[in-house]
Amino acid sequence: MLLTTRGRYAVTAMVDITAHQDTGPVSLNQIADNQNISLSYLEQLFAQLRHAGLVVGLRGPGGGYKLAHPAESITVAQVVHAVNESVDATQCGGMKNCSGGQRCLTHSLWDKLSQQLYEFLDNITLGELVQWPSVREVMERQESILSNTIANQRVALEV
Amino acid sequence: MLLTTRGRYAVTAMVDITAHQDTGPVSLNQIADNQNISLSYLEQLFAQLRHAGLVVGLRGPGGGYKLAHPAESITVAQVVHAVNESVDATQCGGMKNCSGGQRCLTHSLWDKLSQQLYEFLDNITLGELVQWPSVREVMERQESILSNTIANQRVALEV
DNA sequence: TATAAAACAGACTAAATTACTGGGTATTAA
DNA sequence: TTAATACCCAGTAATTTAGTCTGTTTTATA
Repeated sequence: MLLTTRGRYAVTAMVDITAHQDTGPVSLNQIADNQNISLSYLEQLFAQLRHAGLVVGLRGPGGGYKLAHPAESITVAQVVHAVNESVDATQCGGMKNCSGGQRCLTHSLWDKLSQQLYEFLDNITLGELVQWPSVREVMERQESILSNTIANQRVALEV
Repeated sequence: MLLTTRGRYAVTAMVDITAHQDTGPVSLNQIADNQNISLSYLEQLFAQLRHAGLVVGLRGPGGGYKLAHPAESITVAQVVHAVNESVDATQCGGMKNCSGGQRCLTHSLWDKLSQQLYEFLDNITLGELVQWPSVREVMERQESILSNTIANQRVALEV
């Protein structure tokens, strides 16, 4: 309940936008294709990302989403937080009754863990993430698949 | 899917045992009372902890569980791992297909996160945990509730 | 030796959450 | 005018988690 597909999809989609926004807004259709995520599901996630002020939607043909702020100022923690209520590992979400109205025996452990996790994720921005060699590598692979698909479509049309 | 009630219950129960094992094995009934956890559910968790070689069960009256190794050599990561398949944050569990047979765009991020998490939890032993002031505080509260309950039962018997 | 306290076992159920689908409306570039 | 896109909401399917129930085995002790 700490980190699920939901948060992963959101971050992956945001990285996709970050990497491609220099050629205009990125449509959810593109992301759905690139990352193998259901379009409708993406729409739900982006409703939350938009409400959190992380992206701006542009309607109409050629529309899509772009980042609301520079990629260097959006952290992974913000993205996860926007779609996932929290990155909290405690049972009680900070204040409530872990155990009979009081903090449970290990409350402070989970609290400290949550803090560690948050610090880690809040210390990585989308701008940094797209520079990671391991991320760039996957991006390039996806782009080559994309161009192959387009090439195949051309061939199909020509034949 | 990273850390749920399951793992929290297990660690809490193990801390309870660590704190009270000097007076002999600790029964699941005691833990269920102290920590407000269902007995049957605890039994399931302890089957896993036992299979992982972290605890030893002693049957019969006066029986219960005790740690299989010194509290200083059992880490929180081991406990969580025993009841929760893993502390893995990646979608694919390390090797599989995040995205169409290949690693997804953010695989390395989740991989790194999992590593951080594991290191944190593997660096805290049960022995250390029971020394944390915040943990001792909760333990003392629980013990005073317990002795009150016993005192009340005595009064009830005397009347 | 009978009893009761405990571990040990496994199948089943309930509740919650996650992931996903479908059917729409609104906006806007071309 | 059309088509591509965002935007919205209600519902469902799948999965996982949490918990219950019904036993059996073992063993200390009265």
